[in-house]
Amino acid sequence: MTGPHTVAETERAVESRLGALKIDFESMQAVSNIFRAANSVRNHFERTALAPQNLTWTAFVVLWVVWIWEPLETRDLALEAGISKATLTGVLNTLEGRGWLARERAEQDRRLMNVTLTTSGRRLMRQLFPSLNKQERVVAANLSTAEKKSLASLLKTVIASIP
Amino acid sequence: MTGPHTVAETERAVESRLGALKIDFESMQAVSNIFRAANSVRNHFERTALAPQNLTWTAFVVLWVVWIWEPLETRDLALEAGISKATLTGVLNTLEGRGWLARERAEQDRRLMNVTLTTSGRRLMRQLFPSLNKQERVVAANLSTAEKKSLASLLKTVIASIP
DNA sequence: ACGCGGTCATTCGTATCCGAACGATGGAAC
DNA sequence: GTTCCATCGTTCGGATACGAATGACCGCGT
Repeated sequence: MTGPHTVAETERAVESRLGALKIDFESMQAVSNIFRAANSVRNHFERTALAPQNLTWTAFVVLWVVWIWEPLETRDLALEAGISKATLTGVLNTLEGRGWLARERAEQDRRLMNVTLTTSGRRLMRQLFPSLNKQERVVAANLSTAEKKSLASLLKTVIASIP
Repeated sequence: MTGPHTVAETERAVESRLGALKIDFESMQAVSNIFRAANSVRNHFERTALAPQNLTWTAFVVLWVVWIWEPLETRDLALEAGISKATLTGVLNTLEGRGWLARERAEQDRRLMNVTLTTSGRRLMRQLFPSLNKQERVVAANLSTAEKKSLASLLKTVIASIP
Protein backbone atom coordinates (compact mmCIF):
# COMPACT_ATOMS: atom_id res chain seq x y z
CA MET A 1 0.00 0.00 0.00
CA THR A 2 2.99 2.26 -0.44
CA GLY A 3 2.42 3.83 -3.76
CA PRO A 4 2.58 6.95 -5.83
CA HIS A 5 -0.64 8.38 -4.38
CA THR A 6 -0.93 10.55 -1.30
CA VAL A 7 -3.37 9.88 1.50
CA ALA A 8 -5.42 12.91 0.49
CA GLU A 9 -5.68 11.67 -3.09
CA THR A 10 -6.77 8.27 -1.87
CA GLU A 11 -9.44 9.78 0.39
CA ARG A 12 -10.84 11.82 -2.48
CA ALA A 13 -10.91 8.76 -4.71
CA VAL A 14 -12.62 6.65 -2.04
CA GLU A 15 -15.23 9.33 -1.48
CA SER A 16 -16.03 9.46 -5.15
CA ARG A 17 -16.64 5.70 -5.05
CA LEU A 18 -18.73 5.68 -1.91
CA GLY A 19 -20.77 8.87 -2.25
CA ALA A 20 -22.95 9.41 0.80
CA LEU A 21 -21.76 6.35 2.75
CA LYS A 22 -20.18 7.18 6.05
CA ILE A 23 -16.62 5.96 6.35
CA ASP A 24 -14.44 6.28 9.45
CA PHE A 25 -11.25 7.55 7.89
CA GLU A 26 -9.34 7.74 11.16
CA SER A 27 -9.89 4.04 11.84
CA MET A 28 -9.16 3.20 8.22
CA GLN A 29 -5.82 5.00 8.21
CA ALA A 30 -4.74 3.68 11.59
CA VAL A 31 -5.46 0.11 10.51
CA SER A 32 -4.03 0.58 7.06
CA ASN A 33 -0.79 1.95 8.47
CA ILE A 34 -0.45 -1.04 10.78
CA PHE A 35 -0.26 -3.28 7.73
CA ARG A 36 2.03 -0.98 5.80
CA ALA A 37 4.39 -0.67 8.74
CA ALA A 38 4.42 -4.41 9.41
CA ASN A 39 5.22 -5.17 5.77
CA SER A 40 7.91 -2.52 5.53
CA VAL A 41 9.59 -3.46 8.79
CA ARG A 42 9.45 -7.17 8.02
CA ASN A 43 10.97 -6.67 4.58
CA HIS A 44 13.65 -4.43 6.06
CA PHE A 45 14.61 -7.03 8.65
CA GLU A 46 14.73 -9.81 6.09
CA ARG A 47 16.90 -7.70 3.77
CA THR A 48 19.34 -6.61 6.49
CA ALA A 49 19.86 -8.56 9.71
CA LEU A 50 18.27 -11.83 8.53
CA ALA A 51 19.66 -11.92 4.98
CA PRO A 52 23.12 -13.37 5.83
CA GLN A 53 21.49 -16.47 7.29
CA ASN A 54 18.66 -16.55 4.72
CA LEU A 55 16.09 -16.44 7.50
CA THR A 56 12.48 -15.31 7.24
CA TRP A 57 10.95 -13.22 9.98
CA THR A 58 8.75 -16.10 11.08
CA ALA A 59 11.67 -18.49 11.31
CA PHE A 60 13.58 -15.93 13.38
CA VAL A 61 10.65 -15.45 15.76
CA VAL A 62 10.45 -19.21 16.28
CA LEU A 63 14.18 -19.36 17.02
CA TRP A 64 13.84 -16.41 19.37
CA VAL A 65 10.98 -17.94 21.34
CA VAL A 66 12.85 -21.24 21.71
CA TRP A 67 16.00 -19.38 22.73
CA ILE A 68 14.16 -17.54 25.49
CA TRP A 69 11.98 -20.34 26.83
CA GLU A 70 13.59 -23.65 25.91
CA PRO A 71 12.71 -26.34 26.38
CA LEU A 72 9.12 -25.84 25.38
CA GLU A 73 6.33 -27.78 23.69
CA THR A 74 5.12 -27.28 20.14
CA ARG A 75 1.68 -26.02 21.16
CA ASP A 76 3.14 -23.28 23.39
CA LEU A 77 5.73 -22.39 20.77
CA ALA A 78 3.07 -21.89 18.10
CA LEU A 79 0.99 -19.73 20.45
CA GLU A 80 3.95 -17.61 21.49
CA ALA A 81 5.19 -17.18 17.92
CA GLY A 82 1.70 -16.24 16.70
CA ILE A 83 1.41 -18.93 14.04
CA SER A 84 -0.71 -22.07 13.71
CA LYS A 85 0.55 -25.50 14.70
CA ALA A 86 0.39 -26.55 11.05
CA THR A 87 2.64 -23.68 10.02
CA LEU A 88 5.01 -24.37 12.87
CA THR A 89 5.56 -27.95 11.72
CA GLY A 90 6.92 -26.67 8.41
CA VAL A 91 9.10 -24.02 10.01
CA LEU A 92 10.50 -26.56 12.48
CA ASN A 93 11.37 -28.86 9.60
CA THR A 94 13.30 -26.05 7.97
CA LEU A 95 15.15 -25.02 11.12
CA GLU A 96 15.84 -28.59 12.19
CA GLY A 97 17.20 -29.33 8.72
CA ARG A 98 19.64 -26.45 9.09
CA GLY A 99 20.81 -27.81 12.41
CA TRP A 100 19.68 -24.91 14.59
CA LEU A 101 17.14 -26.74 16.74
CA ALA A 102 16.09 -30.21 17.72
CA ARG A 103 12.82 -31.99 18.41
CA GLU A 104 12.54 -34.65 21.08
CA ARG A 105 9.47 -36.55 22.11
CA ALA A 106 8.56 -36.03 25.76
CA GLU A 107 9.13 -38.93 28.16
CA GLN A 108 6.07 -38.58 30.36
CA ASP A 109 3.54 -37.72 27.66
CA ARG A 110 4.50 -39.25 24.31
CA ARG A 111 2.11 -36.96 22.44
CA LEU A 112 4.19 -33.89 23.25
CA MET A 113 7.31 -32.73 21.46
CA ASN A 114 10.01 -30.76 23.26
CA VAL A 115 11.91 -28.23 21.18
CA THR A 116 15.41 -27.04 22.08
CA LEU A 117 18.19 -25.09 20.39
CA THR A 118 21.36 -26.86 19.31
CA THR A 119 24.75 -25.42 20.21
CA SER A 120 24.89 -24.02 16.70
CA GLY A 121 21.45 -22.50 17.18
CA ARG A 122 22.45 -20.80 20.42
CA ARG A 123 25.57 -19.40 18.76
CA LEU A 124 23.41 -18.08 15.93
CA MET A 125 21.02 -16.32 18.27
CA ARG A 126 23.76 -14.77 20.37
CA GLN A 127 25.07 -13.20 17.17
CA LEU A 128 21.74 -12.51 15.48
CA PHE A 129 19.72 -10.90 18.24
CA PRO A 130 21.91 -7.83 18.78
CA SER A 131 22.03 -7.38 15.02
CA LEU A 132 18.24 -7.56 14.86
CA ASN A 133 17.80 -5.18 17.77
CA LYS A 134 20.09 -2.74 15.98
CA GLN A 135 17.67 -2.75 13.04
CA GLU A 136 14.75 -2.34 15.45
CA ARG A 137 16.46 0.82 16.65
CA VAL A 138 16.84 1.94 13.03
CA VAL A 139 13.15 1.64 12.21
CA ALA A 140 12.26 3.42 15.46
CA ALA A 141 15.04 5.97 15.14
CA ASN A 142 12.74 8.93 14.58
CA LEU A 143 10.61 8.20 17.62
CA SER A 144 11.40 9.43 21.12
CA THR A 145 11.34 6.96 23.99
CA ALA A 146 7.97 8.32 25.02
CA GLU A 147 6.65 7.89 21.49
CA LYS A 148 7.90 4.31 21.31
CA LYS A 149 6.08 3.54 24.53
CA SER A 150 2.99 5.31 23.28
CA LEU A 151 3.08 3.36 20.01
CA ALA A 152 3.48 0.05 21.82
CA SER A 153 0.63 0.96 24.15
CA LEU A 154 -1.77 2.04 21.40
CA LEU A 155 -1.09 -1.17 19.49
CA LYS A 156 -1.66 -3.16 22.63
CA THR A 157 -5.07 -1.51 22.93
CA VAL A 158 -5.87 -2.53 19.36
CA ILE A 159 -4.78 -6.11 20.02
CA ALA A 160 -6.90 -6.28 23.16
CA SER A 161 -9.94 -4.90 21.31
CA ILE A 162 -10.11 -7.85 18.95
CA PRO A 163 -12.75 -10.34 20.03
CA MET B 1 3.91 -13.78 20.07
CA THR B 2 0.78 -13.80 22.22
CA GLY B 3 1.60 -16.36 24.84
CA PRO B 4 1.42 -17.30 28.46
CA HIS B 5 4.36 -15.09 29.44
CA THR B 6 4.18 -11.45 30.48
CA VAL B 7 6.36 -8.74 29.02
CA ALA B 8 8.29 -8.48 32.28
CA GLU B 9 9.00 -12.21 32.31
CA THR B 10 10.21 -12.03 28.73
CA GLU B 11 12.52 -9.10 29.52
CA ARG B 12 14.04 -10.99 32.45
CA ALA B 13 14.58 -14.07 30.31
CA VAL B 14 16.13 -12.05 27.49
CA GLU B 15 18.48 -10.33 29.93
CA SER B 16 19.65 -13.67 31.30
CA ARG B 17 20.49 -14.71 27.73
CA LEU B 18 22.26 -11.51 26.75
CA GLY B 19 24.04 -10.55 29.93
CA ALA B 20 25.76 -7.22 29.56
CA LEU B 21 24.62 -6.55 25.97
CA LYS B 22 22.60 -3.39 25.61
CA ILE B 23 19.14 -4.00 24.23
CA ASP B 24 16.64 -1.28 23.38
CA PHE B 25 13.49 -2.73 24.90
CA GLU B 26 11.28 0.20 23.89
CA SER B 27 12.10 -0.29 20.22
CA MET B 28 11.76 -4.03 20.58
CA GLN B 29 8.31 -3.85 22.08
CA ALA B 30 7.06 -1.21 19.67
CA VAL B 31 8.19 -3.28 16.69
CA SER B 32 6.98 -6.53 18.18
CA ASN B 33 3.53 -5.08 18.79
CA ILE B 34 3.31 -3.91 15.19
CA PHE B 35 3.57 -7.54 14.06
CA ARG B 36 1.21 -8.84 16.70
CA ALA B 37 -1.39 -6.19 15.87
CA ALA B 38 -1.08 -6.77 12.13
CA ASN B 39 -1.57 -10.52 12.53
CA SER B 40 -4.50 -10.15 14.90
CA VAL B 41 -6.28 -7.56 12.80
CA ARG B 42 -5.68 -9.47 9.60
CA ASN B 43 -7.06 -12.68 11.06
CA HIS B 44 -10.04 -10.80 12.47
CA PHE B 45 -10.89 -9.29 9.08
CA GLU B 46 -10.56 -12.63 7.32
CA ARG B 47 -12.81 -14.30 9.87
CA THR B 48 -15.50 -11.58 9.76
CA ALA B 49 -15.97 -9.24 6.82
CA LEU B 50 -13.99 -11.29 4.29
CA ALA B 51 -15.17 -14.77 5.25
CA PRO B 52 -18.49 -14.72 3.30
CA GLN B 53 -16.56 -14.25 0.04
CA ASN B 54 -13.66 -16.47 1.10
CA LEU B 55 -11.25 -13.61 0.50
CA THR B 56 -7.78 -13.21 2.00
CA TRP B 57 -6.64 -9.82 3.18
CA THR B 58 -4.17 -9.56 0.33
CA ALA B 59 -6.81 -10.35 -2.26
CA PHE B 60 -9.08 -7.72 -0.74
CA VAL B 61 -6.33 -5.09 -0.81
CA VAL B 62 -5.70 -5.83 -4.48
CA LEU B 63 -9.42 -5.46 -5.25
CA TRP B 64 -9.50 -2.26 -3.23
CA VAL B 65 -6.57 -0.69 -5.05
CA VAL B 66 -8.04 -1.58 -8.44
CA TRP B 67 -11.42 -0.23 -7.35
CA ILE B 68 -9.93 3.11 -6.37
CA TRP B 69 -7.48 3.62 -9.20
CA GLU B 70 -8.62 1.53 -12.18
CA PRO B 71 -7.43 1.12 -14.77
CA LEU B 72 -3.86 0.61 -13.62
CA GLU B 73 -0.82 -1.40 -14.58
CA THR B 74 0.45 -4.49 -12.79
CA ARG B 75 3.67 -2.86 -11.57
CA ASP B 76 1.79 0.05 -9.93
CA LEU B 77 -0.80 -2.32 -8.49
CA ALA B 78 1.86 -4.44 -6.83
CA LEU B 79 3.57 -1.38 -5.40
CA GLU B 80 0.35 0.11 -4.08
CA ALA B 81 -0.82 -3.21 -2.60
CA GLY B 82 2.56 -3.78 -0.95
CA ILE B 83 3.27 -7.17 -2.53
CA SER B 84 5.77 -8.37 -5.12
CA LYS B 85 4.96 -8.71 -8.79
CA ALA B 86 5.34 -12.46 -8.47
CA THR B 87 2.74 -12.63 -5.72
CA LEU B 88 0.42 -10.35 -7.62
CA THR B 89 0.39 -12.68 -10.62
CA GLY B 90 -1.04 -15.46 -8.45
CA VAL B 91 -3.59 -13.22 -6.76
CA LEU B 92 -4.73 -11.84 -10.10
CA ASN B 93 -5.21 -15.38 -11.38
CA THR B 94 -7.44 -16.14 -8.40
CA LEU B 95 -9.50 -12.95 -8.67
CA GLU B 96 -9.79 -13.16 -12.46
CA GLY B 97 -10.93 -16.77 -12.11
CA ARG B 98 -13.72 -15.65 -9.79
CA GLY B 99 -14.82 -13.05 -12.29
CA TRP B 100 -14.10 -9.97 -10.18
CA LEU B 101 -11.45 -8.36 -12.36
CA ALA B 102 -10.01 -8.51 -15.86
CA ARG B 103 -6.56 -8.23 -17.41
CA GLU B 104 -6.01 -6.59 -20.76
CA ARG B 105 -2.74 -6.05 -22.57
CA ALA B 106 -2.01 -2.38 -23.22
CA GLU B 107 -2.23 -1.16 -26.82
CA GLN B 108 0.71 1.23 -26.88
CA ASP B 109 3.19 -0.82 -24.86
CA ARG B 110 2.54 -4.54 -25.29
CA ARG B 111 4.63 -5.36 -22.20
CA LEU B 112 2.11 -3.69 -19.89
CA MET B 113 -1.08 -5.21 -18.55
CA ASN B 114 -4.07 -3.06 -17.60
CA VAL B 115 -6.21 -4.32 -14.74
CA THR B 116 -9.86 -3.32 -14.27
CA LEU B 117 -12.80 -4.48 -12.16
CA THR B 118 -15.71 -6.28 -13.77
CA THR B 119 -19.28 -5.22 -13.04
CA SER B 120 -19.45 -8.08 -10.57
CA GLY B 121 -16.23 -6.87 -8.93
CA ARG B 122 -17.56 -3.35 -8.52
CA ARG B 123 -20.78 -4.68 -6.98
CA LEU B 124 -18.67 -6.77 -4.57
CA MET B 125 -16.59 -3.80 -3.45
CA ARG B 126 -19.60 -1.54 -2.97
CA GLN B 127 -20.95 -4.14 -0.57
CA LEU B 128 -17.66 -5.22 0.98
CA PHE B 129 -15.98 -1.94 1.78
CA PRO B 130 -18.54 -0.63 4.29
CA SER B 131 -18.53 -4.05 5.95
CA LEU B 132 -14.76 -3.92 6.19
CA ASN B 133 -14.76 -0.38 7.52
CA LYS B 134 -17.22 -1.50 10.19
CA GLN B 135 -14.65 -4.03 11.37
CA GLU B 136 -11.95 -1.37 11.23
CA ARG B 137 -14.07 0.63 13.66
CA VAL B 138 -14.35 -2.48 15.86
CA VAL B 139 -10.60 -3.01 16.19
CA ALA B 140 -10.09 0.71 16.85
CA ALA B 141 -13.10 0.95 19.15
CA ASN B 142 -11.08 1.57 22.31
CA LEU B 143 -9.10 4.42 20.78
CA SER B 144 -10.26 8.02 20.75
CA THR B 145 -10.15 9.97 17.51
CA ALA B 146 -7.00 11.69 18.72
CA GLU B 147 -5.41 8.35 19.56
CA LYS B 148 -6.26 6.92 16.15
CA LYS B 149 -4.61 9.91 14.52
CA SER B 150 -1.63 9.57 16.82
CA LEU B 151 -1.29 5.86 16.05
CA ALA B 152 -1.50 6.48 12.31
CA SER B 153 1.07 9.24 12.61
CA LEU B 154 3.53 7.23 14.70
CA LEU B 155 3.32 4.34 12.25
CA LYS B 156 3.84 6.72 9.38
CA THR B 157 7.03 7.88 11.07
CA VAL B 158 8.20 4.28 11.32
CA ILE B 159 7.42 3.63 7.67
CA ALA B 160 9.30 6.75 6.64
CA SER B 161 12.33 5.77 8.73
CA ILE B 162 12.96 2.65 6.72
CA PRO B 163 15.74 3.17 4.19
C1' DA C 1 -9.03 -54.45 31.32
C1' DC C 2 -11.37 -51.83 28.12
C1' DG C 3 -13.61 -48.40 25.80
C1' DC C 4 -13.97 -43.57 24.66
C1' DG C 5 -13.78 -38.71 24.46
C1' DG C 6 -10.11 -35.32 24.38
C1' DT C 7 -5.49 -33.60 23.08
C1' DC C 8 -1.17 -33.70 20.60
C1' DA C 9 1.74 -33.11 16.36
C1' DT C 10 1.56 -34.14 11.73
C1' DT C 11 -0.30 -34.56 7.02
C1' DC C 12 -3.05 -32.94 3.31
C1' DG C 13 -4.88 -29.56 0.15
C1' DT C 14 -4.87 -25.03 -1.23
C1' DA C 15 -3.47 -20.27 -1.32
C1' DT C 16 0.10 -16.84 -0.53
C1' DC C 17 4.63 -14.95 -0.76
C1' DC C 18 9.18 -13.76 -2.56
C1' DG C 19 13.80 -13.71 -5.20
C1' DA C 20 15.78 -15.16 -9.30
C1' DA C 21 15.49 -16.50 -13.88
C1' DC C 22 12.97 -16.17 -18.14
C1' DG C 23 10.83 -14.66 -22.62
C1' DA C 24 8.76 -10.73 -24.83
C1' DT C 25 8.82 -6.05 -25.85
C1' DG C 26 10.42 -1.15 -26.18
C1' DG C 27 13.68 2.37 -27.17
C1' DA C 28 17.90 4.52 -27.91
C1' DA C 29 22.47 4.41 -30.56
C1' DC C 30 24.84 4.14 -34.68
C1' DG D 1 18.09 -2.11 -39.60
C1' DT D 2 20.45 -4.13 -36.10
C1' DT D 3 22.54 -4.31 -31.62
C1' DC D 4 22.12 -3.77 -26.90
C1' DC D 5 20.19 -2.69 -22.58
C1' DA D 6 16.28 -1.74 -19.65
C1' DT D 7 11.69 -3.03 -18.23
C1' DC D 8 7.42 -5.63 -18.27
C1' DG D 9 4.66 -9.73 -16.53
C1' DT D 10 5.17 -14.57 -15.84
C1' DT D 11 7.28 -18.84 -14.31
C1' DC D 12 9.90 -21.53 -11.16
C1' DG D 13 11.55 -23.26 -6.71
C1' DG D 14 11.22 -23.10 -2.01
C1' DA D 15 9.23 -21.43 2.25
C1' DT D 16 5.09 -19.75 4.82
C1' DA D 17 0.30 -19.97 6.13
C1' DC D 18 -4.07 -22.12 7.68
C1' DG D 19 -8.33 -25.25 8.31
C1' DA D 20 -9.62 -29.88 8.29
C1' DA D 21 -8.61 -34.57 8.68
C1' DT D 22 -5.52 -38.08 10.66
C1' DG D 23 -3.13 -41.29 13.72
C1' DA D 24 -0.90 -41.70 18.19
C1' DC D 25 -1.51 -41.17 22.82
C1' DC D 26 -3.55 -39.87 27.55
C1' DG D 27 -6.71 -40.50 31.33
C1' DC D 28 -11.22 -40.94 33.06
C1' DG D 29 -15.02 -44.07 33.93
C1' DT D 30 -16.65 -48.49 34.36
